[in-house]
Amino acid sequence: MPSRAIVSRALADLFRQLAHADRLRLIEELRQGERDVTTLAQALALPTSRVSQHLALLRAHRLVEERRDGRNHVYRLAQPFLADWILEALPLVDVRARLEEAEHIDAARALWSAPGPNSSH
Amino acid sequence: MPSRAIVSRALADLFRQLAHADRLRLIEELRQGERDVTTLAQALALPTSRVSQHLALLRAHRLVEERRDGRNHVYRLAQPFLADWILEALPLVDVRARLEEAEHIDAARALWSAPGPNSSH
DNA sequence: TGCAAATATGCAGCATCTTGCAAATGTGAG
DNA sequence: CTCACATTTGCAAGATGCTGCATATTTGCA
Repeated sequence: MPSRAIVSRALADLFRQLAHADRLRLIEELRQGERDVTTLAQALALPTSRVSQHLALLRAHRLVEERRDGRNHVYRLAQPFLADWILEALPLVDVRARLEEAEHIDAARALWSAPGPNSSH
Repeated sequence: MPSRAIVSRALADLFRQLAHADRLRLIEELRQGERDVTTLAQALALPTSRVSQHLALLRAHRLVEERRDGRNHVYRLAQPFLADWILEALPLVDVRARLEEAEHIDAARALWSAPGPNSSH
């Protein structure tokens, strides 16, 4: 009865595709509707080649679908439920600690970039 | 406003922990209640050292919690919702194709292991 | 104390993923 | 047909993850 192991592998494959911040952000963008590669690349501030590679991965796993419009390739979520389901995971993740940590970093950076009169300490 | 990127990274970290069939099966086992390492290792047919490593990872990300009982270490899900949420992903994954593929493999294996009278072909 | 069971940890080889860049392909406009 | 734009693909180096095995560490018991 290897079905348990097979299902686990299938799920693990899915999770591996989602285990990358850029790809998650792509899915989040596509949640708002169809987008072409250049638009996505601008939104994420990434080179189009990288975005294209990520999209190829997601497409290979049937998470997104593609259609051509003129010389653009327009992508959309194959199953919009995917994006909803991902957001359901937010309570599982310790976002608060990370945001606070980022704010500390921002604060530290602000101190560095705007040194006071007696910056010699 | 890097909060979007931060949340994406946090989610990606979570997905990375879940992107391994053994760890998913561990979570599935723990869904049914507390288990010690040896029991888990037997259930998954894995060496205890491997199970221990997986559990250490999951524990580092606060997905499981540990308690000692005699000389055993008993693990439990930190947030039982995790297991439910994972199962919600099943419709997103093409399990059917994989199961059929596995059945084809089984069928092929059966043909090989039980060769007919004219097996030379 | 000393032994054995239960877990955990360290490490090296291997596999996989990521990244940046260059080059190739495809496609509409003139 | 040719050009320019949009997208994809190929590749090598570096980073990260996995596996198997050996060795610690911890704890209960005699």
